[in-house]
Amino acid sequence: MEHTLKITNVLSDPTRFYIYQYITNCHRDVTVQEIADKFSIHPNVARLHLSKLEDVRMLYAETKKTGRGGRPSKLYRLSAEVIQLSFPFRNYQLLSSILLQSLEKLGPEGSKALYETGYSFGKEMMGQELHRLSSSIDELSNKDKIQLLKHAAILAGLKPELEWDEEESSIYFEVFNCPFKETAKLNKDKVCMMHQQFFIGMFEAVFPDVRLSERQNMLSGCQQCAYKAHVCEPSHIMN
DNA sequence: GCGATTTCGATAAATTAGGT
DNA sequence: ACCTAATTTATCGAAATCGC
Repeated sequence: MEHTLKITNVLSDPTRFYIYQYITNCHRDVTVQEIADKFSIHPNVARLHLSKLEDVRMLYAETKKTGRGGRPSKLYRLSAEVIQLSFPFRNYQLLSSILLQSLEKLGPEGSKALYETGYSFGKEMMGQELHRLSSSIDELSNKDKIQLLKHAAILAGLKPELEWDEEESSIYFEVFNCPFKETAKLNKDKVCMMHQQFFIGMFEAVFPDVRLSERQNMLSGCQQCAYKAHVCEPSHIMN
């Protein structure tokens, strides 16, 4: 409980919170100087904020020799730890573990159900986004579709990067935050496969045919999950 | 040792809370 | 409304560290 108060205290400063957000979004190590420049504050102030974030283990710091002489500088990055605050207390993590283990007892049938459910949730999610725009799919350009996919992925907290390749009519899709990471560690194959199906569901809500292939997985030591999605455009079908 | 560079610690400045 | 105490944040200078 003492620790909770510490966390809320650290997060209660807007500057600190924005600094954390900034680091969350840029997917790399940052220096004190960079934060100072970015937020137009004195480097010492930036250092103070960063050290407080490090204190509650939201950030991880590492000293690195500057190469130009002088005391080694510190590099800050997101820590692997998960900070969860829920009032009143809820434990969906435990629930998902129980559900996952139960599903495993069902064998291949269970897996199949898991993937199908993942797929339809992904599709459903994009369906809601489409509905929000109140426009039909054929009114949207590919760029619009990418934007829509990205927006939905951001809503899901994925910190995504999407790149549209015109010639290959494919999408390079990177995810820098996996919201299922802790559960996925229990059963990487099932949870990641389910998440992939979720993505395919999302893609197929706006593109008719999608072939998704995994390039990188953050559970195999990479910094991010990356996929290449080959999509078949409606115009190609007609030809 | 010296210069460059960063951290640490003291203090000033600002904000907030409490009391009369 | 005003003053004071307490807390938080920003600034500045000293100390520490590294390469030469």
